[in-house]
Amino acid sequence: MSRSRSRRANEAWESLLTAHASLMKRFAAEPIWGELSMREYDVLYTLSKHDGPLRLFELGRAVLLSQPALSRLVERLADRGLVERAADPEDGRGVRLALTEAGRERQRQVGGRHAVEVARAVTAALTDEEMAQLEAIGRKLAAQGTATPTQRNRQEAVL
Amino acid sequence: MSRSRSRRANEAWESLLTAHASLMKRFAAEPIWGELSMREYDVLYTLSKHDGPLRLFELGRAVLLSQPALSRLVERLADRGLVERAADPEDGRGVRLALTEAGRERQRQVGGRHAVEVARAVTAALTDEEMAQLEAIGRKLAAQGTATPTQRNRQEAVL
DNA sequence: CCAATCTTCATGCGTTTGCATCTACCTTAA
DNA sequence: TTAAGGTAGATGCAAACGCATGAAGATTGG
Repeated sequence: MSRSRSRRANEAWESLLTAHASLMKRFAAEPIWGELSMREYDVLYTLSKHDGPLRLFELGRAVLLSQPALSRLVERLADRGLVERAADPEDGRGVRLALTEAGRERQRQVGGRHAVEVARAVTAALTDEEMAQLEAIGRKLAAQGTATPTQRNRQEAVL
Repeated sequence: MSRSRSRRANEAWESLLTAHASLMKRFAAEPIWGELSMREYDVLYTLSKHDGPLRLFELGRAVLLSQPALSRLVERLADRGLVERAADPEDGRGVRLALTEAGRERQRQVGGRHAVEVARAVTAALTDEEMAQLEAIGRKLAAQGTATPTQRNRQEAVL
């Protein structure tokens, strides 16, 4: 692989990281979160995106948190009546997670306010074309992140 | 502001978040970090980017961590001999942070290995053009994140 | 059919984090 | 000059986190 292509890749990644940290700090500072931490909101949001119940390990793929930490975060949300945990009838090990009505309500409230701030920040910085580019790029990067080291190594062995 | 433009902005942001979480998980799983956590590495890397010493609050802008948490993280790195803390002669409140030789060495080692993984993942997912787009977009978003709510409100009041 | 292995989630425990607060220093203005 | 307010960083403490491990159900190979 070309040396400069690798360098460009690292510069692009660093740029993404900087943007992420910068905007996350700004969003965290907004007085819209109520009693929720951003991580808790992230979980409520992820659950709200799916209609059916989600398994804990499926949730774990979307959230940047260790399995035990996520397990306890969900436990706290369940204690607060925002998430419902039920045994999975198809897998005795599994837990099916779903928002309660209160949880859905809360996600809508906070999510609405948060979406306004996201739109404010992003539309102020980017053109429509850039937003479309970012969405496409993010999708490709996320797909790449899913590739396991095993898959990668197998592929490399072939090359 | 147009309804769909706001929606596109939120979709683009969510795409960035998903890519970030996905790749961070992948990078965290790599066996290249030695005794460093990714956050500790992030601090070493940020210090390595600047030749002169950095103030703690300047470091804080780049790192997604509260001021007390960063203060203690730096304290731990100093205890381990990777970072040097010195009083700022120009500001009695301040601390000037710099890598020690050991810290610089460590950053180089881990950073070299990490850069390989970043290049592997990003070049596999994106074209050269997309990498350039991502870098430009990230730069613009980061600049936007720096804008304070006060500045924004003042600006909005004018509009 | 069943032993071995894997997967999913929970729990014990030491470490790290965030919030609130404190101290020390700097800046501003009267 | 000095009092009032602002800023940089450290510290007490409870909450949350990650790692290692455990328990229980699923899966696989002989």
